[in-house]
Amino acid sequence: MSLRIYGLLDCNNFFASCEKLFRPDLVNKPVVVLSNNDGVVIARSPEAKQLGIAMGEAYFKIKQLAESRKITVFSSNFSLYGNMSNRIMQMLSRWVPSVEVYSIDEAFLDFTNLGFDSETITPLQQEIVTTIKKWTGIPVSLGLGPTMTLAKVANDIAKKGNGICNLIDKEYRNKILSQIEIAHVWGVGRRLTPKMMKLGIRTAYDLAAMDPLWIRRELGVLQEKLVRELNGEHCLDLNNAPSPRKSIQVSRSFPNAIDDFQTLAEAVATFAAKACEQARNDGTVASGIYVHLNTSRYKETYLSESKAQEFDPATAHSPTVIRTALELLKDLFRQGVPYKRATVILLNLKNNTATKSQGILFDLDNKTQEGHQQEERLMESVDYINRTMGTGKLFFGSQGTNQNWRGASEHRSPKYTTHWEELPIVRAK
DNA sequence: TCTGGGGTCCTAGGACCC
DNA sequence: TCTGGGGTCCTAGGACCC
Repeated sequence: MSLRIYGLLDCNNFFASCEKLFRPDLVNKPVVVLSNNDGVVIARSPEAKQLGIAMGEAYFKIKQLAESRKITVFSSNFSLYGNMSNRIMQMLSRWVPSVEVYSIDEAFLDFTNLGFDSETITPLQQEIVTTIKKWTGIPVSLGLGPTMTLAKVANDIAKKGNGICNLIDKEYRNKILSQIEIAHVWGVGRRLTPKMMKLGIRTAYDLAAMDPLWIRRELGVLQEKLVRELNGEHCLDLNNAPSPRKSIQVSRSFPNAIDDFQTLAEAVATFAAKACEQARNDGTVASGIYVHLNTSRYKETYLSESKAQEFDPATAHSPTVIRTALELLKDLFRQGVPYKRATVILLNLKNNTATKSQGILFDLDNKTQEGHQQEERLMESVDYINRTMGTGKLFFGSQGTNQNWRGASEHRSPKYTTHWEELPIVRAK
């Protein structure tokens, strides 16, 4: 049996690091990135962390501090982050064949069967971290362990230190695990933390010492695996060929609550169109749609309602989906309610080719077949125009032109890497 | 004043079947 | 009279992740 070695690579303060890339004037300066509508802080550079700015803090609360301490503030710029993420993820395959992109700023790596042991892998680990920083400018950390869970723990330690940490051998493991609070263990969230504390489990070390079968009875099968993984027993594996998305969700919070049907309808139509575009891009069609509305969670009159509708046959045809979404919205909408957020979800996505053959299977009459082909051709043209002329150039009437539901994004940096018009300009003096 | 957005998986319970 | 006991499928809600 060869030694299992998993790695977790994580980009440090990713969004803030991306913003710093094209702003050499911000080296060693505090930077924060804000959520949609410039609502709350979603990323902080180390310098901003040092100034005491917390994750999730409302922007208005730190605005004063940001000005007085010269913190540079950015609205989120996901075109930039997504593009930088792709570059880094693509680099990884030059060192290791098995990569699972886990999130926009994280990837699991599988070094098993490549002939390394816990010592001989260190130079490679260092090389990966150094090269990514050198080639992309993004600082990263790489933790190693015999299971994915332990690689994750190792990454936490690496981030706080010099960017690498190795928990493959048992020796240091116990010492490290006893320093990790249970709430910070991968897979232990808000609800599970108090339950674990009640059972006397305060650190990752405590959890590792539990009887896995007892934990299974008390907390469930996922937590049993967690115990085993913390002990170096491999239960989780990389998902090398990620299954296609099963649902596509588009949602936004509105900066100001909306009580007017027309504005809400424009937002919902826009979300539906965006979801369809994504589905077509993935080559999938939806078997159903779900529209959800809710008011502010922080008011006593909190309201959260939704309605779903099936599609038969499954579709990614924007006009059909928008029409259905608006019908559902009509049913849901109540006069005088201040809606704070809307969500559209395409459900049960299937491969588009599968549906095509199904059509033949059921022997759709010629007219229906032809109608389908026309719908698909129309959508292809719309997508082509938007791809080549720029996102959102062509849109549906029901999406409206006011976009009153959109919030502020006053501090957005240019789309340096994805839009010709926004390319950075360098001058040699 | 503000409170992100986009996913996945598991579990419990109901309906239904033999 | 008795109302078993095992199985599947589906859905809603909960919990987690970043």
